[in-house]
Amino acid sequence: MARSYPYVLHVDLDQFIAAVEVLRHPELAGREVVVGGRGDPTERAVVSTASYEAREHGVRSGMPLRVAARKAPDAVFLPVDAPHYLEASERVVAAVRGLDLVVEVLGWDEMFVGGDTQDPEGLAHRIRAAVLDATRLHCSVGVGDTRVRAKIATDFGKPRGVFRLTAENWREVMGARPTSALWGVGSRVAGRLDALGIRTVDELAGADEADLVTEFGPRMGPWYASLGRGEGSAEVDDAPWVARSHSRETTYQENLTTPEQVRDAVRVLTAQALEDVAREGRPVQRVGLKIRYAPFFTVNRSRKLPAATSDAAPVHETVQALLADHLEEGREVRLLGVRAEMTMPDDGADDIERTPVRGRV
DNA sequence: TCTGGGGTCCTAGGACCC
DNA sequence: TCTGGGGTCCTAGGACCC
Repeated sequence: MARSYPYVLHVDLDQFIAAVEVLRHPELAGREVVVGGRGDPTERAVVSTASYEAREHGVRSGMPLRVAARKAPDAVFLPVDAPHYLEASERVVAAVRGLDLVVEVLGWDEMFVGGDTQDPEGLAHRIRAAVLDATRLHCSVGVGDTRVRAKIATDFGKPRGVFRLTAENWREVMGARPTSALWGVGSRVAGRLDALGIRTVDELAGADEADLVTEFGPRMGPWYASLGRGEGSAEVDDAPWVARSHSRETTYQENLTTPEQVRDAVRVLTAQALEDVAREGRPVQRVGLKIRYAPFFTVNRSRKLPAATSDAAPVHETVQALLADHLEEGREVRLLGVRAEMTMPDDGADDIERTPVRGRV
């Protein structure tokens, strides 16, 4: 059930993936640890998480492993082990739910928690202790009077801390910061805001909403305006997330050069995506195909199926048809991806109220 | 430096219909 | 003959986040 709370707490694990790896490789404690790809820094892959020690050398998430290896030559490189992290994540969530709290899971390493209390810092410290006790993992907690403020607060608490960000100190803490410090404002939007003369959070908060609507449209305009003020929902919803789609994509270590290679690879990816869909038990209604040609030019194409289906055959057929219609032969292919979009459980009554940005801010 | 993989949502334009 | 306005569906592309 979703309801609003006086306080929203945002719990975020500290260097989650690296910390989980150190737990099962205790000899790595205190060392530079970089997790990414298959753990081979000579391959095409990027950093998923770096330990704080590795970050001191400038290693960051999203950085190519080759670059990370140059910056931190003594680092230990480990492969990504998603099932292991998911299992650790579930133990963290269970520990927090064990305190009889409402938890909304956002990803492997973060969650919102309903704060029905006048002592949110006390609650935050109880959460930190419970997570540490159950999993030996450290986390930081942001306390806010909206989801946005709680989310942003967490970074100020890291590592192993608690920070409160509410209407009371929003301007003092955030006002002078660039708009890109806001959750949901990336470099592109920050650039467009800059062109409107809006550079800081304060300037965004005071901006003319009509200007923002002109620039960003009827939904995103007002959304950015409220973001500048830190305003928004204070709801926490513990209903399990219902996936809209599943996808599989692969960057090939060596570019694919023939149409046969590409067709076979697309078939494999489609089958993998369908495995994930089968676990959801809902039919596929649309498929997407992603082709990244060398050196780095990406095309996305999608097509609705003639009818929603749980059979593999028509899905394969539609994906292969998309490929046949759009593949530019003679161009080397660096990456392929296949996405399967499912029907929603209550499709037909599609007037569910959504909030921009991942629908869960 | 050379750029992963898995997701979500918004916007805009064209087709088509009334 | 030249012309409207609104609504919905589909697709492409963009942006953001972890």
